[in-house]
Amino acid sequence: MEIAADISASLAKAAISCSVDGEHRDLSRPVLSDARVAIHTMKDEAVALELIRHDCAHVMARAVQEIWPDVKVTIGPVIDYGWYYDFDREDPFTPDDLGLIEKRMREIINLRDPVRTEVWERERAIDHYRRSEEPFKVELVEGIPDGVDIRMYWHGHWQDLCLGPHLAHTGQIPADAFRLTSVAGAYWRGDSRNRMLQRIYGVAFRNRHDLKAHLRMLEEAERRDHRKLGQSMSLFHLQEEAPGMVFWHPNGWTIYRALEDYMRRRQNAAGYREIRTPQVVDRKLWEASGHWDKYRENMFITEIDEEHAREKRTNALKPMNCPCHVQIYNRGIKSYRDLPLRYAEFGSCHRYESSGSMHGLMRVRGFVQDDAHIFCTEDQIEAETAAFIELLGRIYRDLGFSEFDIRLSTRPDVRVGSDAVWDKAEAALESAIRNLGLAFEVDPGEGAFYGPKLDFVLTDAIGRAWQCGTFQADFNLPERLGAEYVGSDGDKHRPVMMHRTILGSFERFIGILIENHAGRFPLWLAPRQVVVASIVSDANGYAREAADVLLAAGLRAEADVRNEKINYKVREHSLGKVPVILAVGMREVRERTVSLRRLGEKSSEVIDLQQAVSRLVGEAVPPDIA
RNA sequence: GCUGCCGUAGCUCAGGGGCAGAGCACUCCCUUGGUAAGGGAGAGGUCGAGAGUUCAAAUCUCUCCGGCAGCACCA
Repeated sequence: MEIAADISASLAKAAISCSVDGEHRDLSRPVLSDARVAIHTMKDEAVALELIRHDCAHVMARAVQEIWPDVKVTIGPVIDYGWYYDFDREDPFTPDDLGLIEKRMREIINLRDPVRTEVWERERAIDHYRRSEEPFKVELVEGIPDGVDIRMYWHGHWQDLCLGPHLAHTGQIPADAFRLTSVAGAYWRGDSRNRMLQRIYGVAFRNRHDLKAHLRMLEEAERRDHRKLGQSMSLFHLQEEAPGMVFWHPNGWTIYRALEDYMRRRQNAAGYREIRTPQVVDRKLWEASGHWDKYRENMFITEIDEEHAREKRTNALKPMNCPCHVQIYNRGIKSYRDLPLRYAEFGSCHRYESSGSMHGLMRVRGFVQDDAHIFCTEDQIEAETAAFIELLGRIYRDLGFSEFDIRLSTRPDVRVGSDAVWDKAEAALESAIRNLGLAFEVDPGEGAFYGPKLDFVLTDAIGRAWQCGTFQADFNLPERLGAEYVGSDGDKHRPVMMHRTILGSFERFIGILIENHAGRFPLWLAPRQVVVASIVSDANGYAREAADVLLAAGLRAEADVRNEKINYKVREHSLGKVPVILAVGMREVRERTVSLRRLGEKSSEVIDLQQAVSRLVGEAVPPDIA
């Protein structure tokens, strides 16, 4: 497993960085010679898939060059489900181009050209690419470290620089199990100062069936798109006058508040104290915290109109809550007896995100974090970590996410604090996870500059991963902002500050919830829980009465007494994802019953009104209260 | 921010130098019906904003603004 992971990791970086023996391989024989890979079925599948995707990328590059001989290829790494390849060309590829390339790829696959590889001297490779006027390839060759083979490979007359490994021949790629998916511009070497290349993305699988399943998943994701559902369910909207800021409609705001209320109860029960800090804060505080230097270009800066200003002052909308929380901590003298001290805030923050990065609710400029900061001693980190993970796990489960992964990000090259402190902090986080018996991955060097962190990644109903929660140890900010406590020895000490969020932001998390449930929220979160629809106008009075009973019982109910057929009403409320429709006609009026229909079900059930109310009330109780 | 595409009624979209269009939604009328679209009529627009070309611009050009896909960014 580790080896397979290694291979995919290195393949994923770039084709040139593959670090496996470059002999060409036939999948019908053991895939990768030597002791690097033991052949077991699962592993073999994973490796085979990597090889298919890898060589598919090369076949695509060859197809492009056979169609447009003057287009230079650069790199083509394997990524999730497929690959991409970058081409040095001015004009983007069109959808028609993609069809042409796919067709040519199938022809190449049918040629069953054997793969041939050769190790070249660096000078020869550089010379070769100089002569063929491929500066990007020259740069790649020059970047290959000493001791790593510079390997050329061919199928047919087509040549590329790649360490492999490869399939034995192009015919091993399943011709009906790949698809070119999209086109986009991308910077050379991922740097926005560099030239923009034209990138083509593709996906490949072992067989047609897997490809179809993947394409169905993409369609499903599109069907669940929170921006579409937000529109059709009237949850929220965004508009030009406030880019990246959400206008919450009554339906969406109901979800928001149900979620906020739930979070407040859970956090209060877990020993957090809720606070509230200012929106607009003098730049002096951001200078002291270090954010002014580092993130000024992403902050909303406000100045009072010069004509009316009575004082000269520059403020910023707060981009984060941490420095404000330290201000509250710093009021009065804190004792070690006060620790751990947990301040929570549903903190409204604004960040001037770049225009291209905004995306529905997922990335916005104005958002509310379920933020909290725990001030504690180094010795308390482990216990706080454990308590936090327990809280987070319970909340994720309540919200419908049973699975989540943990990643431990350790010290980066550029950092503050002594190695001894880092040792202690990393060890505390790690041993807390271990003691809870939880699996985790390590991301070396990915920690914040002020401390190590745990990231929590949940998996949604259609298998997508979302990083939401985070738990970060900070030894820097308490120092910068002068936070301290009096220890049992009577001396002053620095507390550690743990930054943490569980949802991340309400906006983004609600976006995830919308997509996870495809708009069909569990009853306790559903904006409109019950609609009582009259079948004939003589039942309108009873429908209103039933809705009033439901409202009085605390349910979000409304009566639909419009002059429309019941079919119409059922269709409309079903499209609006109302979980329960109670239809009432004259029969129900006489018997004081309702015909209860659940979203998506074909049949309905006639039950006593009071019985329906108490049953629905029971079902609508939030998970932390039930 | 970068590359490409897009912006026309509340929504989804057609049109493409010479009278502003459709379906759904909305309002009114008819219809009183049994679980995913009954029928008719009406109202609804500075065609994202500004400038230019032209006898004439929603349409062509330029500049902005906003959105979409990918890239870059994400304390």
